[in-house]
Amino acid sequence: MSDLEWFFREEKRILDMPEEPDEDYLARVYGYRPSEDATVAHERGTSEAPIKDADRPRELNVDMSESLNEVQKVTVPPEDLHINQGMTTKRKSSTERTVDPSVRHSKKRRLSPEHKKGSASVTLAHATGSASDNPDSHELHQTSVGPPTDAAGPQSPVARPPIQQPVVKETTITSPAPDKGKAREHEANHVDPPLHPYSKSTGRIIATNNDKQPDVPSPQQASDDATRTTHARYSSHAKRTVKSKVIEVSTANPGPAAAPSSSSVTTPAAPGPSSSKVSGARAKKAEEPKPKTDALKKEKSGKKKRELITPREYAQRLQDNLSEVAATRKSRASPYLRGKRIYYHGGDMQYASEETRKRMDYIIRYGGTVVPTYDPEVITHIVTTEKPSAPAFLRATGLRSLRDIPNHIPTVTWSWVIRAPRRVIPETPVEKGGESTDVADNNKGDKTEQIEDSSSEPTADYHLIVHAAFKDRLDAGMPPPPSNKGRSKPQQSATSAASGPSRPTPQEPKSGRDGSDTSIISEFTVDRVESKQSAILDFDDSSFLGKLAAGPNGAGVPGRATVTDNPKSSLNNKSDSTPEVDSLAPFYNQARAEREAEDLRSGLSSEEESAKEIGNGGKRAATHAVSKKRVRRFVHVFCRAILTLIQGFLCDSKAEEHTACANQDVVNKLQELRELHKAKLSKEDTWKVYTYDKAIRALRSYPTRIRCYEEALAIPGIGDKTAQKITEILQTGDLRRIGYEKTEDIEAINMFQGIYGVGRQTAYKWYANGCRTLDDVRARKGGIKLSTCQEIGLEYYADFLTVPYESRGAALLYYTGDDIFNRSLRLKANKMGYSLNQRGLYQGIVRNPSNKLEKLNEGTIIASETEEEILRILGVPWQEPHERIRG
DNA sequence: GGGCAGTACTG
DNA sequence: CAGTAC
DNA sequence: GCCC
Repeated sequence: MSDLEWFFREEKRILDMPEEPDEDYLARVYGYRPSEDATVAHERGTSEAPIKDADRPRELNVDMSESLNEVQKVTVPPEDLHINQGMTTKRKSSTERTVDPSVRHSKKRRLSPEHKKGSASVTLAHATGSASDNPDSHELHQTSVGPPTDAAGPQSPVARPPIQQPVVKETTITSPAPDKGKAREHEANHVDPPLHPYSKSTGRIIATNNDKQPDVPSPQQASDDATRTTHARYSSHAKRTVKSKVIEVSTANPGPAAAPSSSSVTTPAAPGPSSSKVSGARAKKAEEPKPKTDALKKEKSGKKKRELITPREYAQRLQDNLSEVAATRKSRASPYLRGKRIYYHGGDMQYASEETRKRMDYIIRYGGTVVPTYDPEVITHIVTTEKPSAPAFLRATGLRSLRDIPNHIPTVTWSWVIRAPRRVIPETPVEKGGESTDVADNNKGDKTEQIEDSSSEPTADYHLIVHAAFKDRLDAGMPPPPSNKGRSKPQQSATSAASGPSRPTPQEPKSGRDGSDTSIISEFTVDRVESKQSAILDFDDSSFLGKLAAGPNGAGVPGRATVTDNPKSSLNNKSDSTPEVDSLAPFYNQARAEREAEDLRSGLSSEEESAKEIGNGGKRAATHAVSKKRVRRFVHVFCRAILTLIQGFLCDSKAEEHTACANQDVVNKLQELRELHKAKLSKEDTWKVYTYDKAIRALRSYPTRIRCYEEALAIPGIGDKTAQKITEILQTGDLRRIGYEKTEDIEAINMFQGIYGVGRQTAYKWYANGCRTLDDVRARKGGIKLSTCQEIGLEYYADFLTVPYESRGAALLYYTGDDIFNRSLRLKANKMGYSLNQRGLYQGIVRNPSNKLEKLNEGTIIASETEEEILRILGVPWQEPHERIRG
């Protein structure tokens, strides 16, 4: 939370920053004076002596023989290509096992050079020659580029204010000379917040030449939807074992994400959703003071003119017309909002905006009730826009503080509403195991009911994100600190909770259909301890716990029984005192069972002990009262213990399909962030990447949708910060941090890193030397040097990035065959009246008789997606890639 | 506060 | 051996 | 950034 707040503050600060920061401003904010830096820059500038492109001989005037040798080798097995990379022995350590290659291979590359050998030999020699030409250029650049460490690394916000003067540019980027590594590290230490989100934006390097980034998809973005990955296994040469080939091809449409980022230094926000979000938020803020105009504007833009009406009036009207609306609703929508009496807050509070109306309509359409005014006695939910303004909300509701919102009333954002129905569906798969081990009939009953009723009853996670709208209310429903009165919750909660003993999770709409939903609320309301239970019991349902507890079968079920009974008893029996005692009780049983199981598996870890400890602590506390912290801790430890159990060691299980994942969206975001850190040089970032890797891996293999902060935190490898980020993603669907980190330089560097054999150091160096695009690199702009390996990597980078998915077959063919094979294949195709290129096999191409190269029409593509298809048409028997060598 | 995998290649 | 890369 |  504090992290988030910090970001918000930072965001504001940056946004408030003048375009061209003046010295005073910088001095004030950073305690820094540009003039100083300029001096430094100047000093350094002397040694800079930019190596002009023209000055350097680029062509292969050197011993091609040697390089060709390399090439020859390359031509056979890929390993030889990796000459200078340490990856020969193994790709990763056992722990890192290839559980999800996509993490590591999330970049576009990893072209196993094997496939390209044929053609590689052609291009290679040239490259090698040039590379060896400038033995000294390397040194030169290092010194010239590496800034005095005290001046600031790219990471140091303090020392890296936004400087736009070209002079400084080169110096602003740090390509730490080897010997300066230490100093850099040191310096990195006083970057106060682990990572200054604006370090980049404020201090980032400005392109010397304004080469606009071409539309080269940046690695990370292509990695997701826009890309498909074809993993094909090809056996290679005799002694070589099977190697995996990964060709990543992008779909024809790079997608919006590929849009180049804006270059403005003062708008750190990256392109895409994040930026729009930010600005959206800002716009909203600005909107508040002068709602009228905005409303008018909005209305104007709307197609038909509507009378101005306040949200309240609109809601009222809906209410009044309920019956007729309901009638229309029946036909099409499932009433999953039935029983929910929603107070909607958002947008323009003076006049209902288009959006507001739509949303209200939506609520009605799906069976909910729109309550015009905030009335805690009536409403069951508060729904807000994605980023509600607390002050505005308070104004509208007349509340003094967000704390005045009763805990039993969830405050959720609109996305919660629209995601609710979807959430239900995919969540069901896990239940099976639970059933098998679990005995509870009523439970089963619930399930069936839940299923048939799935449209109307969201699953548990639904409740656990409940107070998402206002971060300040995240603790709502948490076990109240020792004081006991929080317990005297709304009557309904007690009743409903009691009514649904079958299941602690709020699934059951059992009782009154209409009032049913209140049970959910009450469930959540009773206190957080219980809601925690819900979460955990959900695990239970999800089978793993059940399975684990199978041994003490009696015990396994009891766990549930206890739990189930528990809320009831606590509510019924003890109107006030120490209800928490019981709420924790089920955990003990479970924990014990877990521990036993754990012992059995000898996978014992310290978790066990802490779990025990906590358990005892919990017990102790039970006699008094359970502190919030303790409960949290307990939940944390407990969840983790379970995870340890169910997951075991990574090496115990095969690599899972890294396809669908319950938290895929979160994974994607984290991965994106990981990539951004990967582009940075500091040790700190290095470790962050390491950590993100672990976290992502853990998240991937996590079986169910994460529901709350604590749940995330419980996952080994996910700590406070990451859990917060996850929470943010869950709640907002976005991670602001990404926007802050994603800057031009980072993206360029990332792109360079996409080249096989290029890591962050090299990428940085290139950038520092003025390279911004792959073409720059090809042109050896700034006098950069490329190793043989990098040459090849570069050669094929674009190819692999730009092969449209549909063309993968043809592309594979193209890349796996050697020169001769390809030529012959194409020749045959031509003879047969087709035309083959790397995009596909075409038919009906008419060429100009006098100029064969000139196509008179495009022809029609008849095959491209698979190699088999193409070969079949051409009447060529299938051949493994290694069999396609003719040269 | 310190560790965070292990190994190979380049220069 | 340090730096770099995977 | 996480964990011990």
